[in-house]
Amino acid sequence: MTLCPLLSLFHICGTTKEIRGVIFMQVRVRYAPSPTGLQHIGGIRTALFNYFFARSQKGSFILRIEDTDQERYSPEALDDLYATLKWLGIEYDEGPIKGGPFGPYVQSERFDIYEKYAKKLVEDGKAYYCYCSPERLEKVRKEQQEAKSQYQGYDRHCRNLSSEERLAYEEQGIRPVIRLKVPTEGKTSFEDILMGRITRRNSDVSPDPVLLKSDGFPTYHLANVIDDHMMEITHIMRAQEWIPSGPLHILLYEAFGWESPKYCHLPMVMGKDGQKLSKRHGSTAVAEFRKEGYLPEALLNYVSLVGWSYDGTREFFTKEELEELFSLEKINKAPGVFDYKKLDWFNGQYIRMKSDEELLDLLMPYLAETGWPLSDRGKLLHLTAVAKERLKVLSDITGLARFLFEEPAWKDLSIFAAKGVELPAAHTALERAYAILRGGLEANKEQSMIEEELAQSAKDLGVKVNGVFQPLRVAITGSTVSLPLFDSIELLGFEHTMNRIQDALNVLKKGIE
RNA sequence: GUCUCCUUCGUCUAGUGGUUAGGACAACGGGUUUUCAUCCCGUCAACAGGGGUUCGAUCCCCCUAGGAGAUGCCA
Repeated sequence: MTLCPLLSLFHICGTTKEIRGVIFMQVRVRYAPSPTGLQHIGGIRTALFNYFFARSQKGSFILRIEDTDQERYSPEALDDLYATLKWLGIEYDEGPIKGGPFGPYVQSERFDIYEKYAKKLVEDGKAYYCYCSPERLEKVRKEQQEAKSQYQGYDRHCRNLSSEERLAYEEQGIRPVIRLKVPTEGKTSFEDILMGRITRRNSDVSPDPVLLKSDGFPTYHLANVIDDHMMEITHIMRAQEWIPSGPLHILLYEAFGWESPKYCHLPMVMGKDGQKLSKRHGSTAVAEFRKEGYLPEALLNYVSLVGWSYDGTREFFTKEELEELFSLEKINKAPGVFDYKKLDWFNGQYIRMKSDEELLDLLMPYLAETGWPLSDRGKLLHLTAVAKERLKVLSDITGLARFLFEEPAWKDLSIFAAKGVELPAAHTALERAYAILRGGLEANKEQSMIEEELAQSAKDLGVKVNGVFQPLRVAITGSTVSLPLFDSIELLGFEHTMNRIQDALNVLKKGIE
């Protein structure tokens, strides 16, 4: 553990630590993703809450890989997980690669453990072998649905097999699964830190769920219970979609004779339509946000505010502040909608907090991607300074800087003309502006002087100020929306600017004829 | 279908048995500005509904409605 130097002052033993003779429970929480896809907003929010809770309690944050689904496993997902945690700055105290006293932290490396425990449950009469084929299961499910049966789920076909029947199946070479013998009577409940007491009739608990699959891998239910127990996890913080299996897990802890951790089911993260956040709502993978140019501090800050608040007023928090201020009591019960616009706003705020130097470094990868020549750092810093307050995401920089590296196309000539100005008048205005600009810049006049002259020319031509500035802007940047005009000129360079206006003049003239 | 959970502005949320129900984003309007953006100012906007309890309920209780989730050899 990295915290050792400090904590070794106190005796750490298992889940307690002693401070001046008093034993405290050492908080141990975990984030246990399944490497089947890219890390998404919902998952990372769970990771964050666990991490912040651990830090705020001076406890441990454990990472565990739940790779028990052989079908859906993907190594890229695992790479993405590590990259994402690193990008966000979430460090775990125990986990894969790093190790720890309760390893291994990858479930596929704990294979034997699950089988051992599952078999023990069978021996104790708390679980049983099931030989039903997936086809039969599917058929049963279909029939239940069609009959609109009140009872949905496994029909407990193999629950009370005689030893002869079992033998017969074994002889057919069927590899059985192990199912939990869920009691049909009584009820099971557990205490949730947020929800309070949650109770379910045993008859409503998933009927005899699979614990050990036929390939020998455990299901989530089994693996999660065994590992949380063995790793001495004290609090399970996971999304509310797990609430229905809470009683089932309790039943498992009871079957093993173990004490269950405390539960805290986190509100879910929804899309605009109130459904579970998914791809159709927009980007959901952290990797996508990263690629688009969201800053880790902005994403972390915003995501922390979905389902949690500090005092309802303050909303800017650094990671370090959240590590201290986070508290379970302020978590909301109701699901929260992920607001992309608010994230954009946060990101813009964080971008503006950066120094020009810092920001340019962040911008470089996006600029480099375009293949533009980027040797002049001084110029790029100038660009950064004027672009800064116009960026929502880092990738916006390419649009803003395009005029520097690519000649405008001026496909739509009408944009040369400001509102209420005819195209020929715009041409005249541009000609005049060209002369003023050239004269002014060659004579090294103050910018404000040149501006004044341009404004005066507008008056002379009987148009509004913009009647002159707009064609100029379009000529230089190719767009009615651009960085400030004189910064654009400076960035582009005098000669280049003059040439470009000339080109624009020619194009415009041709267009009018 | 069954079970479980949830319900304050469009969104994230604060809040209390007596408040003009607060903040932020968004939207809209205005100001600054050569455009856009930034920044500043302002406007709109909520206690799901119905019963109780109470002198008084957004807050406590019950019901209804709506929403979500679960119901897999996925997690």
